[in-house]
Amino acid sequence: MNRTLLLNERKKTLFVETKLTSSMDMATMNRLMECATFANCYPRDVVFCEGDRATHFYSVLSGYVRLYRQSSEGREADIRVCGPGDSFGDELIFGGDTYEYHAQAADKAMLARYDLNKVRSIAENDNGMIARAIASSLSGQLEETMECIANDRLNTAVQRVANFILENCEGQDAPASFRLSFQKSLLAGKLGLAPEALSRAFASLKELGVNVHGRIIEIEDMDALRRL
Amino acid sequence: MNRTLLLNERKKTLFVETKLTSSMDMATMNRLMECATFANCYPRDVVFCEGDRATHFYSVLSGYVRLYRQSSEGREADIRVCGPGDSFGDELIFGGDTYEYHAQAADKAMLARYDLNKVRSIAENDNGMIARAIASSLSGQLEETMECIANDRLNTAVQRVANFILENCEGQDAPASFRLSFQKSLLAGKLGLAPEALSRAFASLKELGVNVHGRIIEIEDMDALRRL
DNA sequence: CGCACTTTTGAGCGGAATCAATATCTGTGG
DNA sequence: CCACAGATATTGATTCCGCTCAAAAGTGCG
Repeated sequence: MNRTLLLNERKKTLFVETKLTSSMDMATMNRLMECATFANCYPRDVVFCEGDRATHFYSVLSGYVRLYRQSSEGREADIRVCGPGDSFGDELIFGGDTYEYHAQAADKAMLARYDLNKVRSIAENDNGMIARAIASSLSGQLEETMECIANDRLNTAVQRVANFILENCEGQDAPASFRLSFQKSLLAGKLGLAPEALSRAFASLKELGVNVHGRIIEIEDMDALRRL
Repeated sequence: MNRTLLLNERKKTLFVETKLTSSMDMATMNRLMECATFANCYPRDVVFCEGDRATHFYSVLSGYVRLYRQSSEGREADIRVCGPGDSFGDELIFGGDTYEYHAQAADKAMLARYDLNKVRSIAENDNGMIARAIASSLSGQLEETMECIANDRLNTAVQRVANFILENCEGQDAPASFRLSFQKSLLAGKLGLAPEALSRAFASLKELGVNVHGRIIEIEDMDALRRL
């Protein structure tokens, strides 16, 4: 994991497009940027571990990061998968000083890395601009996470995969198609499945007109998926 | 569900002890209280439904409220169980205008009921005091919810029940005991289990020295549970 | 072209849901 | 105080979903 303080244009653009900063005024965003450094991660790089003293929170500029927990026997379960624009660890700004999960790059990834203490201190005297942005970011994360629990508890593997496909085709008419932007094993983790179960789910969906070629997924009949 | 605008002393005390208000200065708390009315709920009263236009968020003063989703066939899955001091629906203050889940009293419950628009408008000119409180509340909820996903995905029914027991005995030495403050069916939902599965889990734990008499749970050997 | 990694397929197993029946608890009124 | 009804909890039998392990097939990169 190599770090640099240099801001080039591409980074700046990605930084601005982040969910955390997108609704911020310029002044606040600039102040926030003062707290940030950047990190390039390679697949499987560990960003931080559960139990570590928390020093930074992160925004994903490109690539993917998986947040996960480990059981006593070493089995891993993904809690959240963060893609471009997502932030993680920001729940620690207003409370908490150790990370509650592991974070690992699931791909080549570029991260903005915010110093928690610096952000805390500017958040004290900014009329609540940072607090509002964080509250808004956390709202989104909370909704997403609650959605995930409901999905886990209510739906089978096939239904979860169908839901995922539908989310990725929003606005498209049948026959639709899209390209997975990450590995299937990561998707499996995100959906709370073993890779084998994801594979079998895709196999079941073939009967309903879902064709998978590598990372390309084609859907003949979206309504068939909605009916599941 | 009957409402009243009258603030008596007990309500006021419970209101102040809420997670949302506990770290607030007096001025902010008073401003917030201006946005609140109170509601007494009877078991099974529906507070709001998924898809409803969101007009209020809530704090639980006493009793329990379950937040849940329904599948297309009508099966229900609990997302979160809120007890005294917890708030729900507060993720809607900074974004979102429809409830994303159902809320139902799981017991006789007293709720503080905050007008979303009023809170939004005072949150614009309070130097971020409200935003900080909400961010802090959402942080806690997010951590709890992530914990829940990890627990669901990593642990079996028996392990989840053991974890729950240990959480409720913190600080106690073996032999410990405590009283469930709500029905077992609610606990089952909270842990993502069918009531039958909870029952069987308790039965398995009997071998490890866990004795259940009605709502009283006695634990002979806490370490035996930790080892699971 | 070959090696490493990812994905798929197959077989077997185990955990929890479901359905159904019984037991226990709670509160109410006789 | 007891009897009874309705709700809650337990127990049993069965089914099904998804995990595990193992092996084969596919993919991509040097």
